[in-house]
Amino acid sequence: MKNLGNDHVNLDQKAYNQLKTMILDQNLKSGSKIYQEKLAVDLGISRTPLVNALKKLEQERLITAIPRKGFYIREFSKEEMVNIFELREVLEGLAARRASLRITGSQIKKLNDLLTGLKTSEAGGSVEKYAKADRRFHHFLIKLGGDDLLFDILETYSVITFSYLVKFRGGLVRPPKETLPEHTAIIEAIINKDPERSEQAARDHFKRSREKLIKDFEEESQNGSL
Amino acid sequence: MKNLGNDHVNLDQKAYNQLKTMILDQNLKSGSKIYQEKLAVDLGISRTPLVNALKKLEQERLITAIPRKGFYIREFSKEEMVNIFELREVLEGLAARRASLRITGSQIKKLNDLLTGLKTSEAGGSVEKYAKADRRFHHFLIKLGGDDLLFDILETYSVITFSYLVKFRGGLVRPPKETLPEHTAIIEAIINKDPERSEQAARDHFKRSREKLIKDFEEESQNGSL
DNA sequence: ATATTGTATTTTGTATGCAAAATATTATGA
DNA sequence: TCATAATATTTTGCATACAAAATACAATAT
Repeated sequence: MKNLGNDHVNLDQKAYNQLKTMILDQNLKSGSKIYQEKLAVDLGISRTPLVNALKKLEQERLITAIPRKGFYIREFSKEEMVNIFELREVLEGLAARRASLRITGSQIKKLNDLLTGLKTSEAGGSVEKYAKADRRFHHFLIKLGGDDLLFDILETYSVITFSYLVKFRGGLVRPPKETLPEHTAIIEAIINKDPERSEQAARDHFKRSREKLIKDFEEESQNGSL
Repeated sequence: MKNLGNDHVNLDQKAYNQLKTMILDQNLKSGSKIYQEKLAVDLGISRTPLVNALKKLEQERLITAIPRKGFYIREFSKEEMVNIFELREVLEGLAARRASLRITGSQIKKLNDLLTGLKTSEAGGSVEKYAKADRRFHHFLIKLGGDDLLFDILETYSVITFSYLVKFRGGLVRPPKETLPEHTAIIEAIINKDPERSEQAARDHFKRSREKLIKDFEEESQNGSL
């Protein structure tokens, strides 16, 4: 008989989920210190599961721990953000390659639906809607191409990326008009079950975004618009 | 003034280190359950830091946690091992690319020394020595090309790979005679500061090992030599 | 003997207690 | 007034206590 009882959600997990959204939504400000006792009371739990969640988030780099001093909300520097894009570049390249090798009929349909979503929101002119469609597409892609390990790594850093983009750039690095053809290229290559082209298309997409990001950062620091 | 006092090593860390070596050295057998109270006593600590270490190892996939049941030493399946090789393939490709772009004179010297190490141990005919030189080379490569994030991910899965190879294959996937030219190619490309070629060489190296691994697994399951 | 129910034991998840370290506050002297 | 020392408060790191869940064991019925 199947064991349905394995979905026990413990306080660690709840604390982790809450903290993570608080951080990504900026309800906990970057750089600020965590006062364990207070936060634990606020969350209605004890320090034990709170600290467990903090340690987990530390491993994801959303939090810094300084021994004997405490936990601090971390903020990603521009360099780190660029590095995360570089990481996603090769990993989503791999995911796209793998996706092209194992995609099924119903998944092709889903992929086409996602493409339609991107196209209509681009045509509709809503950056926010496009950003969401973008997110759904990448999420599906990594689900499609990733084993557990690859998916988890990519999901962690995708979420961080999206949160960062929403915070500082209205959700996107580049305008839909520019990225839509790239998304189309990735999807077409995967549907055609062409691994080389799928990987290359995904990498190109990220590479262009990364280069735009670097360019913008350089301009920012030049005209001091920081 | 610089704060030198931040090197406080807490029990979490010590427990983590000990457990990790115990797992990788098979002192804790795959599949076996962790009896927290007993293990804590054995390590001379309480359950609190032990559980912290276990949770950290769970995030690295060396341990499985089943809610309300406990922690179990995990073992990597063949498929997972192949997936890890695939991950390292793209990530060390990236590390090699990055290394080629930022390598300095003294690092070139060190890289040449590592190559000499590989050559002499290949000539000497000791697989074990070659495996160690191989390990040192890859470690230096990811140190060279990785930012903190990339380094950490690669280091985690490199260590797992090496432990697996030592356990099941005497330390290597393929004989030194076969891999030495590949190592040489990677090093030469990096020294020549050629990013494309560096990445490609590193990827080829891993791809060949991965394919050998798959082939061996298939043969194993065919003639039942498992 | 085998299955089923009930009882005892172990183990986990979480809160709490407490010493040591870090931080804030006050007092003292230049 | 400002720096330094002394003291009080807060916070961390870790151990421990304890209820609830899981497991092992025993008793009873089939």
